Amino acid sequence: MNQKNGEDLTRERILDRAEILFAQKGYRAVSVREITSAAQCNLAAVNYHFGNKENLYLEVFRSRWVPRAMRVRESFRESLARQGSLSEAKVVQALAQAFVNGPLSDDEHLRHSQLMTREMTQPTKAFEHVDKQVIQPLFKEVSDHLDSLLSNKVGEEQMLLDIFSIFAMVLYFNFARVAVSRLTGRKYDSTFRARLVEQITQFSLRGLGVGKMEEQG
Amino acid sequence: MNQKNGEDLTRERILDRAEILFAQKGYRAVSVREITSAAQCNLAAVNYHFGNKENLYLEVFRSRWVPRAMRVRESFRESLARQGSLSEAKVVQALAQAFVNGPLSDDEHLRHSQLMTREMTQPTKAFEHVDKQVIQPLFKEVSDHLDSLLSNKVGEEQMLLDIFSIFAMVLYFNFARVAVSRLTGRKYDSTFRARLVEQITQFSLRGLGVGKMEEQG
DNA sequence: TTGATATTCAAACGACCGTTTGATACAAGC
DNA sequence: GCTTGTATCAAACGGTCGTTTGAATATCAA
Repeated sequence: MNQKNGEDLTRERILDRAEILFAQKGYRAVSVREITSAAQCNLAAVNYHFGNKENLYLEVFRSRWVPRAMRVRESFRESLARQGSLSEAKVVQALAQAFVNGPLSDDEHLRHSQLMTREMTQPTKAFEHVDKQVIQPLFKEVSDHLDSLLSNKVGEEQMLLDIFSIFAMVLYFNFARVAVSRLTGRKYDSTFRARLVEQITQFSLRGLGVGKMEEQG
Repeated sequence: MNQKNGEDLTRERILDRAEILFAQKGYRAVSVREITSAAQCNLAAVNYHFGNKENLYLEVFRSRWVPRAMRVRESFRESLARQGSLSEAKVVQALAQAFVNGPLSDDEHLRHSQLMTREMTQPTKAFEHVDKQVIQPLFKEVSDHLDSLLSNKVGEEQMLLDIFSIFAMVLYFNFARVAVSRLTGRKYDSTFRARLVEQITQFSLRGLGVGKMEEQG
């Protein structure tokens, strides 16, 4: 069915280029011709390998976006596991770290948050994957950790809104890059991202009603 | 130039319908035929009154969106003026109130947020209006207020990041409507929006390191 | 080699798009 | 009356879109 050794190269090239273009311009603004031209293959290849354009878009999320989100989540888990006993501070810090200064390269990070932002603000069918396979499990994981740690217990809705508030900052500092850079005069290098991790962590911890966290590497 | 008495009715109807459709579906997903059909006028009317489709989109922002944003900002100002002496709590509360549960009707609020979200995530030429006439003046106004209240406590960069963090929540709970509704199971009615105002206010104030605000109407 | 299958390709299809055109209707000034 | 400028209209134009087609090519088992 595929090339004799290994993967279907054309299919993979299409997925790679399609993800980049969809992230940059959005679904409707990218034409099939643009994708196949960038992937250096024939126009009909998209319909041959994926049926139609919409299915290619969904496949980008299935085979590219979701696995990358898993890497981020795994980084969050490892960061937690590296700590011995957990605290609210460590959970929030690990979360901000994984999502702002995590395992993704700059390009990956940008693409990843662009695609996520599009789906969160203008959901398509792909949002169901994002929701079921990434958002809901992650929210549950974070909420379970915080639940067992927070001294003053809060209701389920309050917990959800608190986690949303943390993610609000995580997402905002990604998508408002330009404005943030312009007003602070700082580039989005790894030093500044570390600074943002600290901002999100400290602001969120106080927001959650937890005292300032102890210093750590 | 116009009808003898009053406004050009066709032009106004086109602007009304175009705004609704652009907000719902985005610029590219709305056809001129769809707009003129909804506005019950001839297909050529858009080009006659606005030159072309892009200019109609810009005119929607000039003559509909920006004025409405001014109403929101005015609501923020009046809310501040109603208070005697300012505090961080009053500024943040007034901000969240105006932008999440402000002077706009449900429909208006939805349309307004949708158009803003689209421009912030995928800026077009219209973003220049949004940025220069709304975002920058508002940011300056808020930061001027908070500046005098916080500047003796924290440095300039810290204060900028704090203000960004507040804006992050205000924008996020407007942007991610669908995701928030889906995960909390709550509709964005005025009850839930009041709940969100409270969440943003309390979380932000604690985040700023300011004590819980005193209750007020 | 032969036959079956998987993949690539140039070309075309039909649908929809934004825009233009030229005719027509209508009002106001002379 | 006629002229002038504004507004509306049906129809068409040229272009791009996603998709399909059928032939050509590549791959591999028998």
